Amino acid sequence: MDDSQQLTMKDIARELGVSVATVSRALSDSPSISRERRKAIQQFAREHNYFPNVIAEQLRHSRRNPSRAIGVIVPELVHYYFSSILDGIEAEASARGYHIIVAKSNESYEREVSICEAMLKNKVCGIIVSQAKDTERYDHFEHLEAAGVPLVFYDRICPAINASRVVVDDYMGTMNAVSHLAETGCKRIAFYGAPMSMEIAKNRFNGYRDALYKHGLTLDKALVRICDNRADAERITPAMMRMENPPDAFFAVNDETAIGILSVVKRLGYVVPDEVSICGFTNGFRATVCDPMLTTVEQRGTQVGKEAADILIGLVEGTLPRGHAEKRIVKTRLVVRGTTRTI
Amino acid sequence: MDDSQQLTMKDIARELGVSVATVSRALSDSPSISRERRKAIQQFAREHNYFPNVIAEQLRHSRRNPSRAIGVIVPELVHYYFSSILDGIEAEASARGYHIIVAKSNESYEREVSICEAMLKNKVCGIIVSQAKDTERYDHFEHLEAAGVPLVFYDRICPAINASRVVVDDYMGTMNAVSHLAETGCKRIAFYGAPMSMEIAKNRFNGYRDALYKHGLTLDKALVRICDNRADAERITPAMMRMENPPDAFFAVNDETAIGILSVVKRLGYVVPDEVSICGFTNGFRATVCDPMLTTVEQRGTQVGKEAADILIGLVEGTLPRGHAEKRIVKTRLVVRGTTRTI
DNA sequence: TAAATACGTGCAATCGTTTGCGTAGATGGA
DNA sequence: TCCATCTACGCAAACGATTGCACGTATTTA
Repeated sequence: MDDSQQLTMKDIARELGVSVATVSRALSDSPSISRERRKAIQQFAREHNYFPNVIAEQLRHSRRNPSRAIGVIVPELVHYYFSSILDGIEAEASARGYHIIVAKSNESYEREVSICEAMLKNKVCGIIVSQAKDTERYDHFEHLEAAGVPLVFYDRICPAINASRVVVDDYMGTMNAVSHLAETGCKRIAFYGAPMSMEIAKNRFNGYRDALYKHGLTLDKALVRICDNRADAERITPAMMRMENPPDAFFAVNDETAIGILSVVKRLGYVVPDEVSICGFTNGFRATVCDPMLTTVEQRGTQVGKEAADILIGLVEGTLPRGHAEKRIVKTRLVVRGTTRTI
Repeated sequence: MDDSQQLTMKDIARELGVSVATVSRALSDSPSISRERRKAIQQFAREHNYFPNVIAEQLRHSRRNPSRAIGVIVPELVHYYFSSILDGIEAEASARGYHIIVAKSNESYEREVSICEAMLKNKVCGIIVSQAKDTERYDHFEHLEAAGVPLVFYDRICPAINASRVVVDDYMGTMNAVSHLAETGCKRIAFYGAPMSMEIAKNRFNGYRDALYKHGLTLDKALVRICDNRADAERITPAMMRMENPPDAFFAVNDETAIGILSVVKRLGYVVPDEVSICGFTNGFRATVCDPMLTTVEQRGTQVGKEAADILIGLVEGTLPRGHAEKRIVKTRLVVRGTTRTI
């Protein structure tokens, strides 16, 4: 079965009657080995398909060369935005000769801590992470930094730690989207957001508020709700529409919520977008499946992933100074489809 | 900045005036070291947060112990089915103390080959892979087997190689779905499938054919098309509906295609499901977003991923004999929603 | 012809751990 | 008092690769 006890340099050396050092040099094409010997050794290696043992290589070089493994921590995998980001990280990493080790925190603090430890043990050269929802202590991240492992946050950044990060421009994204609603004639624009404890939630709300202000609309607290999933949206929206002065537009913190609103509003007999406009945030699969298709803010997860990997690799390779906290903001893009009016 | 030149056993040994061997044994709690010394060393290590160097550990053990890294090759990441599978693999692997290294082939043969090489170099203990679409030579997979790296295929298996595999029960899944259509009164059931070069395509077609036969319906070749994406579905479906004797039901090879059909059929003014029934295959996000919601075959990607990881770990740990080709079939489940009739 | 310069190789240390074996000192028994 | 036994530790060789240094043999130069 498992006959192939990996071929090593020692084997080649013995077989060809030379020293291990010579084999090593020959394989790295060092000119200090005579041409014929070099070729002979290289050919022998090829024919017996020799593979250098990376473990040994790394051990030898560990003082100078970091590994080429990037640790990636995601809260969940089956999620459009996160898988886009993962896609972007993978693309950038593999293009630059790195590979990625992926672990899922399941939104749990404990998992996050043990993943960090495991990755540290496995000598990743750096870690790209989006915090779990219930993470409120940061010592595990600080340990990493102390151990010299650079850290890049994406999406859910850790405000308490001055590390590199890449986020989407939630403020401008929301601002533009709500402006679009206002400019197409909506007067009473509702806002369904995530709990304000998260940075991104605050930024989006501010974008909403400022867009209203910019267009001379007033902020009605009755139109602002904490709601970030479809089930809740379907639960609270009917009441919204029964108000004496119901909204004529909705901005939702993600596509899922927007689609919940859409289905309720249609069921109640309103015409979308003529009577009620709806705008989401993500531009995932869902957005093109519903009817009419959803106007939404494109989050460009792939770009986020690429930027994160780019920063991390920069930090690892020294292009960016160690300890520097690089902060990048990925611009969003408003994708106008059928749930909002044209001017 | 990067002060922490990793603490090694040598450092501890020097600091405490003992030999490295003693430190090693003390840290592994060997009884051959006196209790006090053991405790002292352990405490020192803890206080200076010593981390064993896994690279060195692995090198030392490489002859006997395989690494605990599982290589996972996916054709693409931003895809409901594949991310579910990845999710399942991650869950099973991390529960059993393994981590996963993820690489994306982009459906390219060359990428696949170079990924295999890189993973071999990086000493993964095994590889879980779904073949790229344009892979037609299998030497890279054979090399892996020859190098003693076990291989498990999922989804797109490689028929030419007798390796372990886990697939969903495409045949029965389709059979049940088409039977459901027949049993709810559909007489002319169309089939949109993937190119017959892929195993899964054949199996699904056979399920379709046999279901028709079972219910006394005849197979009309005009109702069978190669079509596995939304754009194509939107292009060819209008013509289908203009036939003198148009279909009263569609079975599509995936949800995306089914939704393409749905949008066309609705636009043409047919009532779904009263006049036309539609059934997809996947049960991804899309299925609950469209209106009416899609009846579809649940593919249970997470389960596929778990089974694949289970097999691989079994092979690695010797629970399953090396060289054994374990073949598992994950049962599908028909999820009946709004695009098909009730009896 | 002797000395200086390549050139091609091998020796041996090194990376951080693990582990078989040897041994000094303590303890026990006769 | 002497030998057997045990305890607690150190020595040194691995794992597989890299690399500074030394050295023997040609070739060139004075």
